[in-house]
Amino acid sequence: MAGIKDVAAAAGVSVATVSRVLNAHPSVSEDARSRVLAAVDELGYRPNAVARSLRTAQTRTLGLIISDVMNPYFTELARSVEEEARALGYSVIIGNADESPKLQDDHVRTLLDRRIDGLLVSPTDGGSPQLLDAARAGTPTVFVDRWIPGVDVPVVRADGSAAVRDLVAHLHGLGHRRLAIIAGPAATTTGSERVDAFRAALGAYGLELPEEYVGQGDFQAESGRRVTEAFLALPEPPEVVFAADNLMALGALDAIRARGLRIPGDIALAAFDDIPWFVHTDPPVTAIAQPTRELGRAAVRALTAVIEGRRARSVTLPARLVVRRSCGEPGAPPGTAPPARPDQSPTPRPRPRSNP
Amino acid sequence: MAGIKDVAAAAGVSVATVSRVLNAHPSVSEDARSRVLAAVDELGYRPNAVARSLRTAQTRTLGLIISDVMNPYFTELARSVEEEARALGYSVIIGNADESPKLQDDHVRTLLDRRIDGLLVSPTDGGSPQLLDAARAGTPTVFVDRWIPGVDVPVVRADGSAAVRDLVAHLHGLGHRRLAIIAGPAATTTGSERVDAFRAALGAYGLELPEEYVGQGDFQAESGRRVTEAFLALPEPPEVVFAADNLMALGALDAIRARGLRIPGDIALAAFDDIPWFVHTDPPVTAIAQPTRELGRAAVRALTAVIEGRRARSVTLPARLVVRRSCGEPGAPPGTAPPARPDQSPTPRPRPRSNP
DNA sequence: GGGTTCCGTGGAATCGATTACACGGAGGAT
DNA sequence: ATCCTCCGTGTAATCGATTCCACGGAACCC
Repeated sequence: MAGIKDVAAAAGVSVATVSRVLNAHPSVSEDARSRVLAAVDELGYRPNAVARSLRTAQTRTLGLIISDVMNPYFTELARSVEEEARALGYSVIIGNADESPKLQDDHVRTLLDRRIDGLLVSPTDGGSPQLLDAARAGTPTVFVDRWIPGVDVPVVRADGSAAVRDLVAHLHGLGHRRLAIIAGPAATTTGSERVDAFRAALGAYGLELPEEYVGQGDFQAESGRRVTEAFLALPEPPEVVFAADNLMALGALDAIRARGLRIPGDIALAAFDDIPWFVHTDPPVTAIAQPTRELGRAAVRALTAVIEGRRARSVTLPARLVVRRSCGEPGAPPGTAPPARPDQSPTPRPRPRSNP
Repeated sequence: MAGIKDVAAAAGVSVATVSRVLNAHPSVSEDARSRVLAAVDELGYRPNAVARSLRTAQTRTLGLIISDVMNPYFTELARSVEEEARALGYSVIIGNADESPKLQDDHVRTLLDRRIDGLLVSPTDGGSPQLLDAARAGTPTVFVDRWIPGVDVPVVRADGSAAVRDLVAHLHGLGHRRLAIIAGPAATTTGSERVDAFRAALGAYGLELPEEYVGQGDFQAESGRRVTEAFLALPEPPEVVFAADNLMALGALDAIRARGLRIPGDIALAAFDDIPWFVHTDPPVTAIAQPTRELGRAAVRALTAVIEGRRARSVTLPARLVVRRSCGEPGAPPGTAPPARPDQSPTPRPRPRSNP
């Protein structure tokens, strides 16, 4: 493959001049520039990014570590991260930690060896050693979705508390009083925050969240099924099951169907994380939608800011409630599922965004 | 960050010796080795992969270009590719072509600039210029899932024809005679092959595949919906809709529901590509499952073989039919759907699962 | 007209590793 | 004892770019 020397020779200039042309350095004569460009074109020359990286000490590569690639939420996040990064001239190496701190550390190490310019992480746990080291050692790092308290790193995430309040209001308005939640791992921020928000929202309606209505899940479908089965076996089963992520909601759906119960007739179901599939289930699932695309973009922008030495602030974007049919139908159809449906209902709570 | 020179200094040896220790070169004294190792440990030294790549002309990085990351099939493929690659000491840079040849070329160019060791591609079309150039120029390349006829590159894919025959047998046994297919883009091999296999299988039962029973989709959900609506508007609508990929099946599901029809009572549905979600829909969807994990692993192994100069052969793995309930319940269930579920029901439709 | 400034350019150092080659010393063969 | 062969090690070249510095010549200023 042709190198910069070949181009220099072909154009009758030095390698320095070729480099200057390629990097749009001002002091190059028009004549030299055109000869270089012609040579580049003729030889089909493409600069070697590896050599460039060695010299400039930047790879224009970002590392993205997510906890579960098979989860549609993270897939979408990864997609938007890659898109935004590409727009900014960065490539992305994705590492799938599979909810394992060990694997996560493995990925951090590899990425650091490859001298990525920055690290985007949705941490699996409270702080694996490599990750903490990297962050403290000054590797540009940004947390996305989940974060680790006490680590001074910008966080890009969605705040679901308002949406959870809207959800509880919606459920309460439908007459539901016994609400249960399938929680995520307590070691993750998203795991605990969602339970807290739910409990707080219930409190505003004078409702309790008893211990037996808090099931411990692990963000995987199977745990949703298990927890839901336990709920249904209770002497007084809940009227609503709220799953703290989409996969657990799926498990819940299965468990409910396996019991021969109908949704929302016999029991209502709602989920945190909205995904395209929830439109296609029967019934469509009411969910709290995170602005996933925007999260990905904001995360990349924050990270590149840190990389370029600008100080980046944390970003918190609001999640919003998307009412479908899995919790029951109010007097006037509230849904927002399929494409263009006029949402304005004459009844109270025209758009679920306020808090009581 | 500490470099190899620092290690050499700390251990009182030359950089050559340090390098030899790190690369397990035989001729290093036990004494020197231990001193180097100690120094490495103390300084927390990690070799700079960029410098190493420049010198050795290999990056131990693979490029993976897929046509749609949001499609669960490709997500799973990407996951298994990354896993196998990691096991072999490679990192993976994923590019999402989004079914656009232009974007695909863009990714090829970037990856080549980064001097990846090999390219794994599921081509979006019949041959975008950059991709063809790369393959012909000798960049180690392997096609996965889809391929480009006439290009001499190993192909790792699943053969669905036997499974399609099984499916048609299954449908025929259930009494269905009017079978329609939602096809993928003709420019992709998977798009045309599946239609061909379907037509051939029908032929074996003396059935035709009339023109109006072949809908043109694009592997996206919306096209599945559109095509299915057209099918249902036909004077004589099909009894079965077979979608050539999972997303289009989803669209079909929607269209059928929107018409108020029941599956499989009013119309049957089957899909190519099995995904976890098909277990959770109502009813669970009969599908043709590709050995996705194995495809990913085989693709990586083939690619690394080419990289290391060994000659790699193409691999074709069989897909298999997974019978669920979206086509009707046969007298004796042939299927192999969920783990260990005694599916044999004496009476039809034992559990309340239909919708009014 | 002479000195200063600026511009375009090339030579060479540099990034951090790997590795060919040379070299000194130990051990074996004769 | 002499020579040859290895073995362990260090010196320096190398990979392909970027960039500091120096230099020659043109333009500009009094």
